[in-house]
Amino acid sequence: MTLSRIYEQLFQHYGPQKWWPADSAFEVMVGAILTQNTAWTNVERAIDNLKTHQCLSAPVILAASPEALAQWLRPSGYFNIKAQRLRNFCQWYRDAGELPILSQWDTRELRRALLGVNGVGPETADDMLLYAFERPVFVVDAYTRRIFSRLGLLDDGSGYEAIRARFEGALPSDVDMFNEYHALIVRHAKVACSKTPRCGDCCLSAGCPFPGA
DNA sequence: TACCAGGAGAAAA
DNA sequence: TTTTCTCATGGT
Repeated sequence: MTLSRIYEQLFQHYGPQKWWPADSAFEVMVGAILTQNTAWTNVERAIDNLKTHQCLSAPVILAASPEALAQWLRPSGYFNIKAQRLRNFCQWYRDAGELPILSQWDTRELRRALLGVNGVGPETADDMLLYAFERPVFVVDAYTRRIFSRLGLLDDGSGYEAIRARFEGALPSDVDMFNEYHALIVRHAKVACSKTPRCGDCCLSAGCPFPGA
């Protein structure tokens, strides 16, 4: 089974996911940091806190006290470290000229710069590139590794960049498709993993869009 | 009660 | 260079 075929089957099975759930590109980027190793429902609470305090822009976040920011982020877990990471990101984002300027950057240059921010790793950077900057970058997360390794489509021990290259090389460079594909993987993992712990044998189970792949 | 969730960076080996 | 540890809340 090819990566393209699996995408088609996931899309046919679950329909469009219409990600990322946010009102603005900046909110996408904040969410990308807050969702690190954290359930999205907890991230929503933290973002709601930021909205309540009208604190959803880089200058305002930087103007807030670190202590207050950490408290607003508390529901998303790791709140002290995430407050610092969010501040690091906002400092870079503001100094770089925010969206109007950054939108003109080359994708590779933008990715390199994002990875230079302490607290922004490969997945977080690619979340931002795909869902905020609308660049054709494939997001690799724990679900992607787990499901596609289980399907025998990834070499054991493949690193983040190797897996990203595998997907980007096998698929058309299409922002909308990459957007849906990652969202569909997350959707499928949540549905399948709710039946079997740690994604058990979900990809071979009844009801799976690609049984026995 | 124990485990897990849309990771990343620092420290230790 | 690779592995292990730390960060932490909320749901199941």
